[in-house]
Amino acid sequence: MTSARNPVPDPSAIGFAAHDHADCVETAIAAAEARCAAEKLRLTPVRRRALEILLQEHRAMGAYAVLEKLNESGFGSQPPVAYRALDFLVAHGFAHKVERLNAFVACTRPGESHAPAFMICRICAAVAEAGATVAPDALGEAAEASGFTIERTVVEAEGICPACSEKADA
Amino acid sequence: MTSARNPVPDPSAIGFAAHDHADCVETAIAAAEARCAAEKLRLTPVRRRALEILLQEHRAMGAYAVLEKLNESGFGSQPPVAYRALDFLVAHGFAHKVERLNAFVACTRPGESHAPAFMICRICAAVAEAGATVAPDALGEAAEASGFTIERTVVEAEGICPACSEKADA
DNA sequence: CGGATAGATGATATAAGGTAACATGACAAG
DNA sequence: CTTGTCATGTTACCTTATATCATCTATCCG
Ligand SMILES: [Zn+2]
Ligand SMILES: [Zn+2]
Ligand SMILES: [Zn+2]
Ligand SMILES: [Zn+2]
Repeated sequence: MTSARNPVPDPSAIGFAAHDHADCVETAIAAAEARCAAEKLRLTPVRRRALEILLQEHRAMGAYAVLEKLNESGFGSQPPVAYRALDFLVAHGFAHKVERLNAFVACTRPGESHAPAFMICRICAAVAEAGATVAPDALGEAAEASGFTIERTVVEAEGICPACSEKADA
Repeated sequence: MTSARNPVPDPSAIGFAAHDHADCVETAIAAAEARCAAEKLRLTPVRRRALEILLQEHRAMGAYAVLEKLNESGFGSQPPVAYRALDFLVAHGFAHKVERLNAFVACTRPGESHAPAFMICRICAAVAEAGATVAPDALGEAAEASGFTIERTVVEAEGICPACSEKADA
């Protein structure tokens, strides 16, 4: 992946604002463990580590970037290792796939059932998950009118994040 | 194909309904030619053929599938041939990229400037472009609040199309 | 306990999607 | 006719994703 395609965003800028990162990782992992226990999901070592990686990096990561980190932690080095762990996380809402980037990001609202919406900076590739569920009503209506049953909706806005916006001004 | 109309989308424009396909291809090509002439865009043979291919197939096609067809028509056989033609079509609104499928589809509302929204059947991969522009208001508000400038929004709903829905019932 | 079953992991191989870079060709402006 | 611009073609390569088979590990049940 070239830097032009996948520039590395400022890790401290999630949701485009600073935050207590160590705390945010711990909290999310704990929440995931609790939910897996409650719902009899198996948060196995690879899966747990994959979630940790996404949380620690706090940005959208390609499956192969996650794979590399997993491998450094002693897990397999082949693509399916990463894809399977990521599939699990996505399937159960611990992470999301950002279709626009073919990348994955830890959910910032775990526990709340939601259709995620993202804001993606086209300069620095920072990704922020919108706070509220953002379901376009008009689409639901169009779907109903045509007999289409919506199961999942991808909403991804591309543009310029506050940080890059400021840099451009300077 | 269609022009401004009432809020209820025409089912035939939705894509999950029958329509006069030969006519739909011709009309769209003619419209594209007209617009390119008017805006001094160069609808070259490859680009024109690529648009024809997307229109004829009337479904989301991968770049390599388009490439194969282009090659059968006497154009180059290397990926950039297809990607460049598709980039042109997408850049000027004659086609859209469906991020969820890594595929391309001819626009069903050419001429109308719009942020496209798609409904994608997870069974048969049929893709319909929603009639109306579907801009999630809540996302715009979230963006404004955080200082993010939206330039483009991807909206893609995944689910079951009417045809597959009926088959499932049977 | 011992075997059956289901789910998870590992490794191999390959498919599918996408770009960078450079050479050639068409064409219009000067 | 030269120069600049844009389009096309090709080589080479990179990134993303899945199919498949083998192995392992928990869990359930008799
Ligand atoms: Zn989320
Ligand atoms: Zn940015
Ligand atoms: Zn369109
Ligand atoms: Zn279908």
